[in-house]
Amino acid sequence: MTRRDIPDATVARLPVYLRALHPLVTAGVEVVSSEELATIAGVRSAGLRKDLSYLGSYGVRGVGYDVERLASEITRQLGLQHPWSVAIIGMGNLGHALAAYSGFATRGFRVQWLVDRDPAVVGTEIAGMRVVDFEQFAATVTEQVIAVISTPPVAAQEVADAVVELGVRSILNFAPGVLSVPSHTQVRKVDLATELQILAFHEQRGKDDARIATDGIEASG
Amino acid sequence: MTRRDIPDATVARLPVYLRALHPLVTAGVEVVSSEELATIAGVRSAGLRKDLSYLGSYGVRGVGYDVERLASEITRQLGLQHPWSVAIIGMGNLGHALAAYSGFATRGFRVQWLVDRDPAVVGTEIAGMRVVDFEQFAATVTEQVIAVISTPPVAAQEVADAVVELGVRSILNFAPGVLSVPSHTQVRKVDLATELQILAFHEQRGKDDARIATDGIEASG
DNA sequence: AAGACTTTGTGAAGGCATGCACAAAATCGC
DNA sequence: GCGATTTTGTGCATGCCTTCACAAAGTCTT
Ligand SMILES: NC(=O)c1ccc[n+]([C@@H]2O[C@H](COP(=O)([O-])OP(=O)(O)OC[C@H]3O[C@@H](n4cnc5c(N)ncnc54)[C@H](O)[C@@H]3O)[C@@H](O)[C@H]2O)c1
Ligand SMILES: NC(=O)c1ccc[n+]([C@@H]2O[C@H](COP(=O)([O-])OP(=O)(O)OC[C@H]3O[C@@H](n4cnc5c(N)ncnc54)[C@H](O)[C@@H]3O)[C@@H](O)[C@H]2O)c1
Repeated sequence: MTRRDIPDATVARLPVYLRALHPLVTAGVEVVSSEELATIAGVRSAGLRKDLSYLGSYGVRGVGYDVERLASEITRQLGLQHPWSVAIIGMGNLGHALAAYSGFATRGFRVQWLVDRDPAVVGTEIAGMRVVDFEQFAATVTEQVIAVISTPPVAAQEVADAVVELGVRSILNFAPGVLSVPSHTQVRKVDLATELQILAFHEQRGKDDARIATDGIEASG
Repeated sequence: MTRRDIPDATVARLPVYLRALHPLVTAGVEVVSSEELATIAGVRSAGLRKDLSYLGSYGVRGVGYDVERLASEITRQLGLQHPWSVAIIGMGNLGHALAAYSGFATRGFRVQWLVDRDPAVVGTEIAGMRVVDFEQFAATVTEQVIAVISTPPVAAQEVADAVVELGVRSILNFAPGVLSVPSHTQVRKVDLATELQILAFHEQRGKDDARIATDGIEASG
């Protein structure tokens, strides 16, 4: 029961629920109903309950869910009890912003390496961290690490190959284009122009309809 | 037939196909088969053909698809014949990177306004553009515009309310959290910490399995 | 202690998306 | 001009996700 197979769609929403729970935890709220939490998270209550049921039975009928217990259970399921190490590769405009982003640390990640190949960038300090070249990165990385690729598109594949070679099995890719990786490696991509193009399609077409959200759901009230 | 209803999943992949076609167009390739294009785009050929069939019959059996015609048809369907105006609101770390990003211009978008509320930022120049405050933005915006929100999370809702008030119906939101908007407004959100958390889940769990991609598909060869 | 009330957990149904397999349609070679 | 070959377009089956609806299980009131 604890180890049922969790559907992909549910996994993608667990982070949303966790973030929705956070203010409740800090506010000291003890219990929350699926209805309330669903509103905060921007989903339907029935779907929320079904999602949570995959984690086991952590609610109490007639009452709701214990906020702290639920948060800690989702945290455990996502594997966020201990922070993950992250390496950002490609310290250009986007890499700078990512390095300075505080949202990673508060949500279970520790940016541990800033990597670039440009000798003019290597050795400089960004957001309090020293930028290293790939060799230094390769020499110091030991633990499990998630690689964030923010190099130009033309360099993305070679960077992916190199980090896979180092044993990395999780990649977040900002460079538009398809990465070829071994089947045991997972890649998630963020393509901002694609997002805008999807918006453009609906804006152009749906003079009437218009709703649609990425994977969560846009709120109502 | 031209105006069949295009499924959301297909719409989300059209930008991928368009990007896959681009190098072929510039290389002067005249025809491409669904097999070849699917490989470039990182999808299955059967799915690609089904997706394209929603646009109408633009392939020739036994031959393939006319590269230029297909690209122009997808461009038309996405509403990208003419560039869309984009306003970036919140010129911090992320806003800077977005303003400097050349990938928007090459894929159908023109960043026309950089907006911030901080008097120390308003009036400065970023990536060759002058930063304005919201009042100046509100006074000069006339045409259809897509709003990109890159303010801190706490300001995101009020900014969304303000741009909706101006008539904006498409929002790309980088601030984590749920936005409440009228039903005729579409919101897409990009939440990087969520992406990392999904990667963390699979990395922690799937010692064996691991595949999964955002909405596209990670490549094979 | 029992009945009223609340809210979870889930079975069942419907809708979408994906993948398969093949007929239809076009070209090419002779 | 015809048969072999290639590749599209799509009907069908399968599986996944979402939504509905309600029984089960708990609390609260009296
Ligand atoms: N800037 C944005 O807002 C934005 C938005 C969406 C997507 N992207 C994508 O993100 C990527 C980075 O964008 P950017 O604007 O920061 O580009 P950029 O040119 O400013 O920075 C790229 C950096 O990568 C480094 N680099 C190049 N090859 C490398 C290698 N092999 N190993 C390590 N480092 C290497 C360069 O030295 C440079 O510092 C691009 O693929 C871009 O398409 C950027
Ligand atoms: N930096 C990143 O890489 C990154 C990554 C993912 C998500 N985000 C999110 O993107 C948003 C921006 O991040 P950032 O690092 O650039 O933050 P930042 O603090 O560097 O910049 C925020 C900017 O928004 C401006 N601002 C605040 N309120 C405003 C308002 N009402 N109207 C207009 N402008 C306003 C501020 O003056 C500031 O310039 C945040 O919500 C953050 O969570 C950032």
